[in-house]
Amino acid sequence: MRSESESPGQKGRTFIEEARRRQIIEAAVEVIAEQGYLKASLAKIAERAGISKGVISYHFDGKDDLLHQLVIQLYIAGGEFMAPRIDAAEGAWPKLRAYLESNFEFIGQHRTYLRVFVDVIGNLRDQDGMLHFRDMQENADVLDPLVELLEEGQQTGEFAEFDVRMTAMFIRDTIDGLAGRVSRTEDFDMERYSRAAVEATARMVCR
Amino acid sequence: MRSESESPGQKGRTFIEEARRRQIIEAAVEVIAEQGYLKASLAKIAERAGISKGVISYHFDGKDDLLHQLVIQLYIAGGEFMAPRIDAAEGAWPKLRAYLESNFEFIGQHRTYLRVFVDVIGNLRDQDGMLHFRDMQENADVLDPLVELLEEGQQTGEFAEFDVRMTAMFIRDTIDGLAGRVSRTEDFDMERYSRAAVEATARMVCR
Amino acid sequence: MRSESESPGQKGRTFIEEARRRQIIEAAVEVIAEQGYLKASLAKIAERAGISKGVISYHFDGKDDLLHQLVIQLYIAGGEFMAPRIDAAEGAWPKLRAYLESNFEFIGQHRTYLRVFVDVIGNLRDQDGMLHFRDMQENADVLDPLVELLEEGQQTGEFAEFDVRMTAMFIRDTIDGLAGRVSRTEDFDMERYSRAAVEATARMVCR
Amino acid sequence: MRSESESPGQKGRTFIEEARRRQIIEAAVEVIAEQGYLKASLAKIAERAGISKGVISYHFDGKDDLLHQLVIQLYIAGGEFMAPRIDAAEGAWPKLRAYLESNFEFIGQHRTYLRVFVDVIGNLRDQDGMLHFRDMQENADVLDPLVELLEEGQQTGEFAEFDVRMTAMFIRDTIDGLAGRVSRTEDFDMERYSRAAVEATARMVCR
DNA sequence: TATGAATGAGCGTTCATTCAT
DNA sequence: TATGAATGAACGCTCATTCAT
Repeated sequence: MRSESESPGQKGRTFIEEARRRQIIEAAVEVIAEQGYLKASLAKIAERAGISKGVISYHFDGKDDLLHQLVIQLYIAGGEFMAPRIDAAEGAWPKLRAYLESNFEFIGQHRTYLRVFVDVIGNLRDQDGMLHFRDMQENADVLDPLVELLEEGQQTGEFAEFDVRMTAMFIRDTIDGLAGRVSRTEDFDMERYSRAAVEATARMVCR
Repeated sequence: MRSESESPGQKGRTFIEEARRRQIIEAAVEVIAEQGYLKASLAKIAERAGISKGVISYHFDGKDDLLHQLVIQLYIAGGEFMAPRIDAAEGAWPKLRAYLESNFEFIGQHRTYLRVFVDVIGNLRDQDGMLHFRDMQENADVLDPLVELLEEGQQTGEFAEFDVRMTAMFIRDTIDGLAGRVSRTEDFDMERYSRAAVEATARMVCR
Repeated sequence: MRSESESPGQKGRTFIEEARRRQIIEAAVEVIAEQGYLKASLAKIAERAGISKGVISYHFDGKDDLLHQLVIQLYIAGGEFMAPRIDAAEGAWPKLRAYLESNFEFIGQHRTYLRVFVDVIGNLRDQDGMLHFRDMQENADVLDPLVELLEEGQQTGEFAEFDVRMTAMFIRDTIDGLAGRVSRTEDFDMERYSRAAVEATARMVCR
Repeated sequence: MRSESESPGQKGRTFIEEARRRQIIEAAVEVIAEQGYLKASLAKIAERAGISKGVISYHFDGKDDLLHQLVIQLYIAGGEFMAPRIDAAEGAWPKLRAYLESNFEFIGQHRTYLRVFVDVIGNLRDQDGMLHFRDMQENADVLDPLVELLEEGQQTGEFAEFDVRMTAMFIRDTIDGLAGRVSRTEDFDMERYSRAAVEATARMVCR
């Protein structure tokens, strides 16, 4: 039943087991949100979930695996939330705008989750001390869709000439910046940030 | 020998003590850079510095104090590097450009240090679980100079109309984004990022 | 499993846990008896009990809790030993005599435990540096029953006139004195002390 | 300059050195009075005395030696205070009364010192875990003068028949009891205790 | 004599993990 | 499946002691 030795997805898992896993991840999110990555011990997570410590070991291949799943879960959820909204838009700028706005909206709807997300991906490391999700933030999955969007806009003439890869990064920085601010500031004014970010991005990329 | 109970500056410390403190902070930087905040124990730091664990306790008021000093040291160094470069520029846009470029240059010169900086300010918490440097990222010290610069540019007509506070945040996000990328990617092309960031900012703020 | 957060008594504890707790307390008694409060580390106690250090933390809420339980356990055992003997006597002097003799007998039966008891209540302090059991030695629980006994004897005319509260203290001093002597002298002649103490007290309080 | 390797008394010590030793002992008394034996580190004692830690090591053969001297100093001071008062009295009961009252008076004048005394003799142990001053409390020095006094009174017919050695212990218990109460209770009414103790002793020993 | 610096052992505690039941 | 119990290593920290200056 170890998640890392299974094929991806939910194959081989009963409905009950999936429920347990989600329950444990939820508890982990709550504990990390309140106490931070460092102080989030399995004991506290188990207590929050109302189960014994051993259950976590049973369902996950250790603490790292649990946190790995936690990150992946939110990552997938984010993708599933944004994809249809972006697809629904037509034209490069409307799509980019949808990308930004749906991202912001998702962050707003998962503030607590985001705070935990930021905390975990900044700390979860393998045995060599390398960040587990170092690649995820830099590589294709995150940046490429944005790069394609920008290139598309340049080809259609909607967008000005600029270094697309770098500009994709700036846009990501603005989104990650919001995630960070939201995790640090309880009552951060997301609406205002979102509106201004869309305008700033428009000035930055549109002709 | 407690750093927190001392008056600011280096008063009351001997030369040799200052050297030891720097040596210990350097060792801490190296260990955190390689293994991350979580795994950076005093034992490892002491071993790296070639001293015994007790020496750290002797020179610092505990682990938190050591990390606090580490952050402050880089923070001050950054300010001292950038201030004259910004002051030397005349006009809102040249000043903003100097702000960006000196910031980027400083980050480039302290890549390892920066990686550690990001790690520590994201993890160092006080007894209530609050991030020690949460304010530092959000408050006046960091954002206000930028806000003033933008307002100045709007008054002189150099800059377009936009939400200055939010725009200041976007600019910070780009800088913090670089810090993050530099900490994650060994051979990140800073030159290209820097050049593109200056151009993007220009499009974003200038008329 | 934290003893301080549990309701009084043994509710919520399994039989096996109670056995472990008793075993650990016994080991603590032995170590403190031999090496004294100061040198009695959890490591030594665990070694004596033949378990690992962590087990103590698992069953007690820290070292202070363990020692607290140790004291309370003997305190309660003493009360349970003496109470029926005192109740069985009729008349103020017979009751006082039973108080003394049952106290002496209990001390004699728990010489080692008493040595430890004296050591712990003289050293165990809370975070403010105040002795945990300072009150226990001075307050109602210990002195009041004795005061009542003496007042009763004065009302029935069995006892002479004297300062009852102070006299209660002198009687306690004699008992505590025995506890101290027993802890210091391996082969102290308790019988002789007990007999002489009863006689001396009779001369002191009876008409 | 190590005290244990020197002959007793002050031979071989300069006036300045004696002053330093007294100063250090005073500082130790203050620290132990406030924080208790356990938390009284040499660092705190040195800080209180306004000197560096090393000085203590220079003047005393380690912490144990310092505390040893501390106890002896008060012990001698007590003897010097009481002896002339007892000698001045004539007759067994007046002498015993002077013994009690001068003892009480001395305790009253050195409440803080006494608290420390009780703390130290209860904790200071040699390497085998034996109390350093175990004998002092039980042997000739403390008990014999009292025994002689009681025997004298019995021979002159002033005192009744009783077990003198045990009775000497009861009297010591009352004195030690006061020392303990004074150390535990800030505003303990010594006058009342003293008066009642003299009366109670009279009833206990006089015909 | 006195000091600041350093040591190294030991402290109480936390925690991910294992395992018999 | 789930649990309570136990482990053992690592943690930050304290402290008596040593020593070159």
